[in-house]
Amino acid sequence: MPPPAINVQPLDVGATFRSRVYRALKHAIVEMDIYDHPGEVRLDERQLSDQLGVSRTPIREALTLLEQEGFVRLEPRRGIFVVRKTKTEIIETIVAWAALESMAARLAAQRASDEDIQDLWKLFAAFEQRNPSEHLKEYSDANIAFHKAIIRLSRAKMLQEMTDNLFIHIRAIRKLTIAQDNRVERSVHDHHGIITALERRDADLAERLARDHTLGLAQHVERHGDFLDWLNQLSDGRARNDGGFTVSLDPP
Amino acid sequence: MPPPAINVQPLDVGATFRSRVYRALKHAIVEMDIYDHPGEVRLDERQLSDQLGVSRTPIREALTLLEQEGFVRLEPRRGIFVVRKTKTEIIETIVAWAALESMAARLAAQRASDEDIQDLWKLFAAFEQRNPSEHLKEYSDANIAFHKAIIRLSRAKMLQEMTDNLFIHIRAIRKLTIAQDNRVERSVHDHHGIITALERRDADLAERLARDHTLGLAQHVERHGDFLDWLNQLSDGRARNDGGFTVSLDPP
DNA sequence: AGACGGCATCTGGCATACCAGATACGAAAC
DNA sequence: GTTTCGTATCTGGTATGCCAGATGCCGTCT
Repeated sequence: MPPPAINVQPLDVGATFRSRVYRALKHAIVEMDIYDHPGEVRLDERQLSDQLGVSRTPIREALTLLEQEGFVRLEPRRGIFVVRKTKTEIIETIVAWAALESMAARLAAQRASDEDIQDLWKLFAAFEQRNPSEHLKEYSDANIAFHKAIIRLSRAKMLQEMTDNLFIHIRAIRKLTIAQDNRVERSVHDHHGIITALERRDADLAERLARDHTLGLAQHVERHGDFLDWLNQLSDGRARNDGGFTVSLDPP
Repeated sequence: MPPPAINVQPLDVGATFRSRVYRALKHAIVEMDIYDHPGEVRLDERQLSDQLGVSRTPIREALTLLEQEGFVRLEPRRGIFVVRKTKTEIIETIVAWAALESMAARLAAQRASDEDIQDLWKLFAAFEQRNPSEHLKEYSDANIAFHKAIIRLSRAKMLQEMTDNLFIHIRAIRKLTIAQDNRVERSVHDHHGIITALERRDADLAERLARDHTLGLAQHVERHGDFLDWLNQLSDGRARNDGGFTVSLDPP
């Protein structure tokens, strides 16, 4: 009998400051509901350095990443600004999302297991007796879970990575994506159709329904999203909204 | 009559070292045909600092970007390695490309001007009399131009940005994308069909043809791309291929 | 001869200092 | 009072140095 080898967990040394700062900033930006408050939000490297307790170097590297992902804009010797996407940019983001998710639906119809497809029903089981319109927060969560599940069932890691970031941008305007028109009812209907198409392994239908469902959101924003551009107009210097931005390493 | 104001060009101060290093490294990595040479390619921050004549700081920030885009892998205290994508990753990249380009074709059918669509024919006019198989290099260029044109005609800036990076990854295996089977002939046929669908403003058909055309490439890689994974196996320490990597600021 | 372990060295992560362009403010000129 | 211009200050970009983990060489022990 071999000696009882002690069980040691591998140390979490892989988390560099840069990656932790990156997650912290991304989390803080997403949580601040930038589309609810006018005025430009400005970040300061040295201030962040104080708040987070690390030097500017890893902060700059994290900001470099966030700039490429479209969350902030770095203006040399001017400042760092949280980006508010224009109406057109948001529509294009939704269109790109529709393209990737409809492809994911196509793959899911071909590859997903029967169990995984059946599990999709469970996401909305809680709303069969209750009116989704009266539980918008929970329904919104289930909605997001549904779309992420479609991507996951495609078993294409790259589609998942590419859509994750798009999701974050779209999630920022989630107040616009629900609670208007009869979008909730239509959403329930569309999801029903997509799951049914997956069950029947009808790749073409699943792809088309997924595409049209998300493009419907794009049309909705096209019609009701003009306020998104208004927010960027109100950038008078006085409205510099940099007070409410707080951040800490290792957010929840 | 106002005094003749002297005409001065705006200074190119917008190009930071970071962005120049980023472009230089990206260009160097793409140009080195990593899929033609086995063994891992390793980069050294200090060596690059010497070659490029800038300090490590902008180089590190550029490398951070390249890591996120999947071109290099940073291993703390171990090294910086040029990434060779696996067969599965390349297939998934092509699938994502197919998703975005087919959506672009749909939009192009709705938005593109008649002139722009007609111009697509011109890209292949030079090959009507000559056999494309005997001018593979030129045909490959025209092929790329065609796909980029489809994206451009969609007038969706975000689709363009997202596909640009995917293109680079796929371009690295371009030797696999042509000169096999009767892919060239099928390519001519497919392109013909796509342009015709655009002319008829048939969005559904254009989308489907564009998707199937690119997914055909994915299937081709699926069948003949096993060697891509072999390359990653040959990573014995002796094969460290770091000699041939040269880079300079402001590549052509 | 093989295995272990100490030590020199390499390398990416991080902290810090300095630089120059941009900005804000106020004094001076009109 | 308005405009102009110099200057102090702010801020991101860059250069540099130190740190610790990883690696590899080599001597020592068995």
